[in-house]
Order: sequence, then C-alpha cells, then structure tokens
Amino acid sequence: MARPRQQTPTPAELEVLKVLWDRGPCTVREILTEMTRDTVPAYTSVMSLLTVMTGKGLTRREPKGRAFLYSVARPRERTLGRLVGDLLSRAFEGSASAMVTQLLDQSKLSHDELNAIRRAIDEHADRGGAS
Amino acid sequence: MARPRQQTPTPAELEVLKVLWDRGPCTVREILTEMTRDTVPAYTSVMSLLTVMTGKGLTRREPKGRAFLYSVARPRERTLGRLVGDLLSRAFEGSASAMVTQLLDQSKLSHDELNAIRRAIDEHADRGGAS
DNA sequence: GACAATCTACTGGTTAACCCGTAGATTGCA
DNA sequence: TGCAATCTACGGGTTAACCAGTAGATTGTC
Repeated sequence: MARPRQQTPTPAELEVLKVLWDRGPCTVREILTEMTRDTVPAYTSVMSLLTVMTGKGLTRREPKGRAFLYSVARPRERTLGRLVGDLLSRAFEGSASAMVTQLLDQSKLSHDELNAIRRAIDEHADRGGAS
Repeated sequence: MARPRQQTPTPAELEVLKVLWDRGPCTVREILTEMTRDTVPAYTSVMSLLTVMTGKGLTRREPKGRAFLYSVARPRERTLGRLVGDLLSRAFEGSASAMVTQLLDQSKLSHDELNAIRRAIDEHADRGGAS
C-alpha cells in the first residue's frame, strides 16, 4: 500500500463540492460553467473527478434526461467539519484553542469578524456541550 | 503537469516535523525512535521523507559525525499557520468565523477550552490588528 | 435521413506521496 | 585484522490525484 485514499475531499474535489453547495444538484456541464478558476479544466476532467467522488461517497448521481445529475451525499457542514477535524487532530493534537490561535495570527481579521467569532463561541456554549 | 507540489507539509511530513519541534535537531535514527505511530516506518523511509522535505525547504541538514543532523527551516508557528491558512482559503473563502464555527461543532470542547479560545481572541484584539 | 452537438465510458499519461531494499562506505569493537 | 553495526546514496515499486483524449451512443434539427 502506497497511499491510503483520502476520506476528506482533495483540493480539486472541494472546488466541485463548492459549486454543488451553491447551486444544488448539477450536471457536469453546469458544474463546468460555474467553475471560477484561473484555468478551467476540460469537461472530461470534471467527469473523472465526479466518478471518483461518487466512489468515495462524496456525491451521488441520478439520470436526468441523457445526462446525470450530481448532488452531494453529505451536508456541507459535515464535510467541512471533517476537513477541520482532520487538521485539528493531525496538526494540533486536538487542541482547538491552539488551532484558533494560529488562525488569528494567520488572517487579518476585522473587528466585526472578531465579534462574529465571539458570538459563535457564545452560541456554542449556550447550546450545551461544554461542561 | 499533474499535481503541483504541496507547499504545506503532507501528513507523513508533519509527523516528522512534530518530532523535530519537540526534540530539536535530530538524526534520522532519533526521529525514528521518537515516532509514535501505529506502524513504524523503515529507516530509509524516514530518510526519503527528509530528503524531500529538505528539497521543499521544510528542513535543513548539517553533518554530525558520520550522520546528518536535521532541523526545521521555519518556526513551528509559521508552518502551522500555513496549514491553517491553506484550509481557510480553500474551504472557507477566508472567513475565519465560519471556520471557527465548524471547529466548535466538530470537537467536544471543555469549558476551560472555550475560555482559552476566548482569551486567545481577546489577546489578539488587544495586540492591535483589529480596527 | 443526415449532420452536428453532447454525453458517457474507457483508457492512458504524468507527478506527488509513500514506502522500502540494496550496495557501498565508514565506524566501533573484539 | 576481521566482523558487525550504521549511515548515505540510489533506485524502484505502488497508488492517489489530476488531467485529458477518443470512441460510441443519443438527441436535436434541418
């Protein structure tokens, strides 16, 4: 075994998921036209991606006319949560505060954004969970 | 071009970096014995990793006796910051609050940890940056 | 019916990521 | 001096990730 298959979406797969999150179920053609990237991939490249993603359980597909309609198999929050959780465990040993510290240092945050983070924390605390 | 070389450390590379962060400059042998993983890699596997990492600029090396002494080329915070920043831009469009929200939902946080996060935010705000 | 457009399935090619073995040099030690 | 241990350099092997072309079927249109 050389490299275990990644459970979390790869960068290219994430681009596709973002389109599906924004637009809902799409055909390959629709995904392609919605892709906002410096270099737009070929039609068949997106198809290959979707085939792999469906195999991974990231997307599902159903016939729609002569084409396929692709949709996400998991809610957006769950996929993003996995991405964050993966990094949290791999790089920060599960210490959320350490990760937030790095996040704060990394990005230039506005006052509003800082408050938004505070609100998110308060809401989370209110919702229970914390002992 | 098939896949651009990853600037941020890969999972396996991160394991090596963690040892170097904890123990300081190490030989291959030392890194190997300090590796706490379910399956310990072969000596030459760690060597290959370090060769790639040095090529990436993640580590440096200098002779030490008949072996090489490897050390990190960048401070820990910078590497971790890049990892977080990469995910922040790729998955959250730069919205730190959205990322924190996912982080909170993902991990079970104690009351102390929540407060630690709050402190980190306050310190960051005090240190300037936010308007 | 003929032609162009479009979609899928299949195949292939490249590189990073990951892992490891072997050969040869060097060293420590009995 | 001879042997074992150890380290580097080199090469190779596998798979995921990524990209794209070609063939064939289907469909819309004149």
